[in-house]
Amino acid sequence: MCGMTRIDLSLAAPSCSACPIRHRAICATCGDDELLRLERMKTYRSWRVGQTIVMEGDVLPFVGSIVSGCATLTRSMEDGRTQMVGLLLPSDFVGRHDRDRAAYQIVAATDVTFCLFRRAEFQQLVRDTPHVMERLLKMSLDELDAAREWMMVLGRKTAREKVASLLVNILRRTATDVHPIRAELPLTREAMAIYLGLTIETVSRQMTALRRDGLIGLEGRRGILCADLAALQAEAEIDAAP
Amino acid sequence: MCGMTRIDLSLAAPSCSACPIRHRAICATCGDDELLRLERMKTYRSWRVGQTIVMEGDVLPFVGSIVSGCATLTRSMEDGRTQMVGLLLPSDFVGRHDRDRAAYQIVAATDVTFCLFRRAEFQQLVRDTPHVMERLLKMSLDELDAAREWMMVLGRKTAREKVASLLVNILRRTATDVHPIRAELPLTREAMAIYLGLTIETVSRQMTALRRDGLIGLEGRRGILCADLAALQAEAEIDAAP
DNA sequence: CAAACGGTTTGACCTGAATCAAGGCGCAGG
DNA sequence: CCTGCGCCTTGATTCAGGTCAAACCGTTTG
Repeated sequence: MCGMTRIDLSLAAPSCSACPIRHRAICATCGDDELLRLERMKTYRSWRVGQTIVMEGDVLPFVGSIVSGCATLTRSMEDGRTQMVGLLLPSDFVGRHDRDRAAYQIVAATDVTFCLFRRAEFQQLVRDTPHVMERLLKMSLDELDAAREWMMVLGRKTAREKVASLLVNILRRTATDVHPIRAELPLTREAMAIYLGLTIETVSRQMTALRRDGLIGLEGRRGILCADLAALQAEAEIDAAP
Repeated sequence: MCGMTRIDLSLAAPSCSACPIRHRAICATCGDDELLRLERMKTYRSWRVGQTIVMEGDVLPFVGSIVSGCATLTRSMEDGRTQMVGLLLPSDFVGRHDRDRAAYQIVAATDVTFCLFRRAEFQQLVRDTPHVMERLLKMSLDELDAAREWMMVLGRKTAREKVASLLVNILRRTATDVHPIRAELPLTREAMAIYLGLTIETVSRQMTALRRDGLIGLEGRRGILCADLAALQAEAEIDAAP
């Protein structure tokens, strides 16, 4: 898929207590004892931007959490039409504990590091530890809510609203809190198009239009600025009449 | 919302062991002892077609399963644009055990009967009974997969493919197995449009086109026939060149 | 039986986003 | 320094599905 270095680093994983996603990931509700058990089970592994982590239908022998970077879940039709169905950011959980095949293609959108557990071991942990199962349930229900919000975007919003919605999401989740708010888009224009059910050209035009209208600033290809997040949020709900 | 009878019947609920959804709903993995506990907790309640069961943001003091009929989950924007985000058929679970407000409007698409549990009691059951929690987790993950499939439909399929996809789904889930396969649509054209991110007129035109092309038959407003489900399935993936 | 009504179909026209087609810009390699 | 390559932007044109409008059909109501 790409000619770059294929060295998938299996790192000596750092201590859970120092982990940046310790309080947001699947392990958030674990006590020190369970953290030790996780410590023994886990492996860190990284992929380079653009690498395919698994293909649709392939065996996925592990589950885990994103520690850093960004990955995408996509589904494709035979004729090549592709839709993103999940955007994985740090602390998000990947894989089903009860299935060993991936229902979606997973691709590294940036360099990305996962904290992985072999499925069988993880499944045992889930069964031994009800509050881990409850945590997994809560995270799954939150993802379901996010998927449904996204269905509203795909089904009913205009191109301008779609792009504004995505930018608000990313700004909310990754922005620094200086003003104007600033974030680095983890996605190319193509990935944004696949996320939003649009073409690359339409995404580009809408980005230009939002900048022209003073709602966002662009810094190079990936940087976005926003002085008034509420105004951008409003664009995500009501298509502005110019 | 409608001038019809508002009598919401609270029925003496029939025995779980005779329940039509006994082996598919949240209770599927329960043994006889747990079934007794459920028996004591449950209430049956029915709504008439068109009635609103809860509004977006309202308190929903119960969770439960659909026993018969069909209900829809929808979300609306301020200007009235509406998108369906869930279609509830018998055995589907409704509500979050850990939240007391509805994130979506729930409306009876046909006369509908639920088997309900008060949230607090159900939450206690979930915490006492790991395999019930695991069942809930599995059902939630299946719903998440369904939502993602639906995102593909909303984001990338043509109107013809969208309508064919919906018909295949309904035929798969509710058809009798005589030939030609026959099902009663639980949805009006408007509900189909809200499901598919289309207008009522486009849905109607595509239904007519599928009939003209010999892929389906129509019996009155709600009945559909399909002699060749595989052919209809193919229409759901590749927009036919005429 | 006529009238009203809700859901549905059909037609004519319009428009927002897709498609097709050039370029532009920043960067890596020769 | 030029060349090629990814990625992005911009412009011209097309078309699928939306909008607006009218009529149809089965059922209920007066």
